[in-house]
Amino acid sequence: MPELPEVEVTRRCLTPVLVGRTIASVKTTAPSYVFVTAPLGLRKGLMGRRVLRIDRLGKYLLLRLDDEKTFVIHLGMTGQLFSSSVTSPRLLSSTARATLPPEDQTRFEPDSHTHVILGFEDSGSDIYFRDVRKFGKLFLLPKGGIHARLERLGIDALKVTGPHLYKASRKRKVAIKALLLDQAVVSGIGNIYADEALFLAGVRPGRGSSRLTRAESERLSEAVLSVLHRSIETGGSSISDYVAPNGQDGAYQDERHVYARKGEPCKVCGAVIVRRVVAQRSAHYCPTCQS
DNA sequence: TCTGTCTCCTGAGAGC
DNA sequence: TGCTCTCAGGAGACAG
Repeated sequence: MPELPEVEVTRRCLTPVLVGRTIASVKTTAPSYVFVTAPLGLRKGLMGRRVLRIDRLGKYLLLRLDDEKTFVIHLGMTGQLFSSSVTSPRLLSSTARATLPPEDQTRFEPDSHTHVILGFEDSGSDIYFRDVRKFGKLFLLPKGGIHARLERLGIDALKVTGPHLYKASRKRKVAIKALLLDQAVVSGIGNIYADEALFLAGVRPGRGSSRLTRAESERLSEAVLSVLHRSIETGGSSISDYVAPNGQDGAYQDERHVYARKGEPCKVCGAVIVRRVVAQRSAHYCPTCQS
């Protein structure tokens, strides 16, 4: 599930292979949940455009085009953005992964989940957007336009501070984890990094936001920065479907302390990691290290 | 205004 | 073996 680190890694990988190229063809699937801008409008808007640069806003990728429009991509839960030349078992079903030998897990062929295929004037590799569960979002921003989805985003998670978290938590009655997941407060944090940051800060996910002290807010902001930077360094987390545009898996999943480790021993104290539901999301924590 | 719930979607895995 | 059910989760819509 792509969160800020995975989106940032995707941005860094895509920049050298996409910037400066002119889109010569756009293929899409039929209208569906992923197309905020209808497929026809997307095809018309992208055709013939050159990509000037790629920015990131929270979990959104922003492809800046030469006509001053912006192609906005959100990877949702299972979104994958990659070059047509890559090979990765993560682009296959689990059955194919389990049954096919590695040498037969050859180059990916677009399937029904491949919602956009960008071809280029230079005849180099195509770029695919694939999303099995269709929780991703694709839309085109007109010149100077601001979409409500982007406008409501809070401070980027890589810029979060203790005072910001402390101030935001004063007027809220929700659990601290729900606050971290609220993109209007901090943009870019999802379930994995919320759990990991709360572990490093020693705060339980279900704790009421308003009970966070200044010192804990400071520790939490430092923990958020620490886990996000470390995840970017290691290429993100490839727990389920995430794969970088170059076909590489991330490695941060090997460094997790709590997320999806229910029943396993805490790496610090040995206590059993607990799972409970907070804000309708699974939350994992160590009952000894976090209070 | 804030909070909680429902909804969208589909593959994986558990249970029978 | 095959069917059914549950779960996973980002974020918008909606109700209270």
